[in-house]
Formats: sequence, structure tokens, C-alpha cells
Amino acid sequence: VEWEPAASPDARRAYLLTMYAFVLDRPVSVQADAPPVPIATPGRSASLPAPAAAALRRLLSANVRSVRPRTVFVEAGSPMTEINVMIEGWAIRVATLADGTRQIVAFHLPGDICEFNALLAGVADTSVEAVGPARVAAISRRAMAGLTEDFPRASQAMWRESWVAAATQRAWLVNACRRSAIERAAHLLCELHARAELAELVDGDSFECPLTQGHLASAANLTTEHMNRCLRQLREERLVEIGEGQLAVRDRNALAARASFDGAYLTQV
Amino acid sequence: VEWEPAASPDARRAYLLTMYAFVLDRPVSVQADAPPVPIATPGRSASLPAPAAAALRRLLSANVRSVRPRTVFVEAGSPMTEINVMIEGWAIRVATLADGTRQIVAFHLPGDICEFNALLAGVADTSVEAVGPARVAAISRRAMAGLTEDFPRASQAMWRESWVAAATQRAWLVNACRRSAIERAAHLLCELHARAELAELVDGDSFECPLTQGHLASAANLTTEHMNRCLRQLREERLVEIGEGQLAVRDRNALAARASFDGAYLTQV
DNA sequence: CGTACTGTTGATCAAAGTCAATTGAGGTGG
DNA sequence: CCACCTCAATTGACTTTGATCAACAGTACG
Repeated sequence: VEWEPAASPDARRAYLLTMYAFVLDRPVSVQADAPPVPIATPGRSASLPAPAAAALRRLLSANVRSVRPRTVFVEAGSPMTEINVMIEGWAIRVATLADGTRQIVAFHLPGDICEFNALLAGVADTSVEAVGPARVAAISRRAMAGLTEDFPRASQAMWRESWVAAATQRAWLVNACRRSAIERAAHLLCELHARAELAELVDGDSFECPLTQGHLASAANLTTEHMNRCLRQLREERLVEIGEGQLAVRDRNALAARASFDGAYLTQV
Repeated sequence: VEWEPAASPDARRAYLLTMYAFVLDRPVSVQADAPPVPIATPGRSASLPAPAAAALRRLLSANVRSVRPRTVFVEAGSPMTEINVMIEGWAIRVATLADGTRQIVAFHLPGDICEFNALLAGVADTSVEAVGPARVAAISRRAMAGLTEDFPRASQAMWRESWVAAATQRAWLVNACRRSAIERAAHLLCELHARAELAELVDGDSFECPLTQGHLASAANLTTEHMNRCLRQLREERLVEIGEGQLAVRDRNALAARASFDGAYLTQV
């Protein structure tokens, strides 16, 4: 068994596909050079190799449910009987402390597997909440259980996802601990931009982002007010534009330099 | 395939054994009620079911290397060709930023698998450094590769470990973001105590801990000076005693209450 | 016998939090 | 259609936590 590198969006698409194929209980040949076929996913369109299109369409129609804005669809403490794959819309993963304060520990974008490892735990340790309207595919624990036996490649794909999640978490920890407020803000925006790109949500240099400044503040460990000040400064430095549910990164390299952002952790595996 | 809960030290020992058995390329029957046999691991003694004892002893003798204090034995950026299991001594996982500042993102105690998921990445994103003298078993990537095919139970065991690592990382993030300095200090001590207990390092209410206040400070996102003040206060509150390479938790419940610590994430899976 | 590291304490300072208030957009019921 | 409400964004004034700077003692170590 050898692990292929998956540094490019193409490779990422390929491994997500492998995962989808597993879910559908039938193999899907993934050819990077196959002619891409546009899939009409409401809200965005994704280019996928031909065999994948049908598989993805089947998955979507079979398991998807719609989630209203601000709805908690994974409750901390509740048993994990299924795993969720974001199809459309954004979600936040929230840790709630004893005193009721909340901390966003992760964002989930379309294509993301929500905390794949949690299936093992049996109980969710954090909540997941849709930000805007969202569509989520719920995959049963039972379907996952055959994973290691039946579908080694899917298993690899899952591990990749879980490594990226862990590396991202580490990056957030370092971010929150070692950087100044404005660097934290810039770093978060860099990550969101890079991830939106991987999810093929970016149009030009901007993308739709339903997050409020409060969300960004919580994720970067700032107060809403201070995040507002930081965003203003980044705007004045002509690095980003933000508003109207749109987020635009005007000077990608300068923003990355401002935050000493290195997105390798998002694509390395 | 069903996942058994592993909430007790016994269960944790059992799953680590399963992992060791995999590494040795032969099955080891794990019976929780088998008569425990003490193993003479220099520095501490572990009680393990009989069949496991031989397996563990073989693993130790075959793959262990000694590491000097302050030695970096996993270098960030270097290729990951093997995975490390801590046998003896403590290690820190360190992220180094562009400007050279360092941040401890994890501690590794005896029995811990060091960042199992990193094997997939091919490249380490953080360094691992022995604190005091340590002994480490290096397991080849090749031995790991047969995992999913040959030994489903070991695969489960690995996943458990990786889930605990991810949950711990999340706990650190929440800790660093939402708690006051003294709570962070207390929370870290609670976690160290709980983990030392799982590693069977605790004697009475105290255990040997080679970490300096600087290490604790980095992990809790404080300066060394401020960590010192926090520790003094916790000492004055008769919650802990610390010094001489020993760490004693005098009032476990009070300390946990001080930090609103819930150790479920360490044992849940 | 210096040298380096850890632990310790005190004085000062700044980054970010807290509090307070205003604006404007969007939604809702009468 | 308008009064009313809620929520996000924004700005300013003030406060606090923990960082920074400085100094010193004890100890291990070459």
C-alpha cells in the first residue's frame, strides 16, 4: 500500500470521490484526465471527472437533508450514529464550556467531512451548527463500519481528511497563541480563502461567506469589536474587502505575508 | 465491526496492546480478566495480561532506541518514514514559526503513539523533542502499511489514538482561548495528572515530571514568569505541589473545579 | 570556578477586552 | 405601508490581564 501525494485540488477532488464511491458501495474509477463534467449543485457548480458525476449525484439525492440557518445538527453529548458531509453551505463546530461561553473550533465548508474520527467516540464532544441555509449528507455509521475491510482506498482518503483536520486544529492553536490580533485575523482570512478555493467556491478573488464578524472573532479568539477594528485595518491596507456576505482577498500574497500564513497543512496530504 | 468503549485504564491498555501486537505482526489475545503480569520496564512497571507481556517485551527489545535529553528526534519538514511510540520519558511536540518562536502543541508520555496520522502526510509538520532522557520505539512505515488489510483491530486502535489526539488538541485550543491564566495553568496540570495516571506513572498523588515551568508556560500560552506566579497561587491554595521534578496534585477535585476540567476527552474513546 | 539554566520577584506597559452608544438593514405584525 | 424589533456592524472611552523588562538566587555542569 502506498500513499499518493494529494497536493492539488485535482487530487483532493479525487480522494473525496474515492470516499463518495465507498459510500455508494461501488468502486468509481478516478481518472484525472477524464473530461470534466459540470454538476448542477444548487449554488455552485463543480467540475468532476465523468464517472464521478453520476456517483456524486446519486449520493446527493440519496442521503442529503436540508438544514435551516443557525440550526444545530450535531449536538455535543449526543450519540454519533452517523457522519456528516457538507454538501452546501457553511457550518461551525462549537465547543461549549461549563459557564456557557462558546468557542468556534472549526469551520466546515462544502465537501468537508465533519469530524470523521468522532464516529469512533460514539459521543460528539462538540456541536455543529449551520451558519446559513445548508445541505448535509448524513452517512450511517453502519456504512462506515465496513470501511477498513472492503475499501482500503476509501480508508486512506478518510485518514487524509482526518490528518488535515488535525493539522488545521494545530494551526489554529499556534495562531491563537503566537500571533497578534491583526495577524490572527489575517491568518484566518487566508485559511478561509484557501479552503474556499479547494471547495471551488472562489470566483475571481472573492467568494460568498455567510460568517459574521462575530464568527470570525470567536474563531480567532478576539472580541467582535476588536475583530471589527482589525478587519478595518486590513481593508485600509487594501488587502481584503468584506461585506454583503462576500469576502474578497485583494492581495493574496501580501495578506499571507502579513499573517505568515503557510497553507501547506491544507493540501499536504 | 463494532467499536468497544475504552473508558478505563484496562481498556486503554488493551487497545495499546492490540497495536503492539500488530506491530509484531502476530495476533495477541487480549483478555481483560487474565492474571496481570508485571513487566519490568525501567523506570516504571506496567501490569499487563500474560500473552501481552511477551509481545511487549519483544517490541521493546527489537525497536527501541535511546534519546538524549533535549534531542529533537522528529524534525519538522523531514520525511516521515516511521512512527514513534514513547516507551519511557517525556517528549514535547513543537511548532516553530517563521520568526523562530516556538509553541508546544502536545506532550507525549510513555505509551503514546506520536502523531500516528502524520505517517500519511509523508512530511512532519512539527518537531518532537525529548525533554529528559527517553526511550522511543520507531516503527517502520512499511510495517504500518499492511494495517488496514491485515489487522482491522489494530486499525481501530490507531484511530482511537488519533481521535484522542484530536480531542486533546481541541481542548488545548479552547483552554488557550477561553480561560484565564490561572485556569489555563490548572487545566494543564489536570490533564498532565490524568494522562500520567493513564500511563501508570502516578504514585499516590504525585508523579515524576521533567517539564520546566517554561514548558508548561509555552503549552498554556503564558510567559514563564506568569506561569510561575500562577503556580505559586495554586500552591498557596493547597491544590498542587511542584518542584524537584515532581508534580503532586493535592486536591484533584478542587483543581479540576478551578479549571472546569473534564477529562472525558482522554478516556472517552 | 565560571557559565548557563531554572526559578523567583518586582515595576512598568501595552494589547486587547469591556462597556456604552449609534447606525442601518431586514423582518414582522398590525 | 409603517411602527417596531432584532441583529450585525461600527466607533469611542476606559480598564485589565498578562507581557515585558530587570534583577537575583540556587544549582548543575563542564
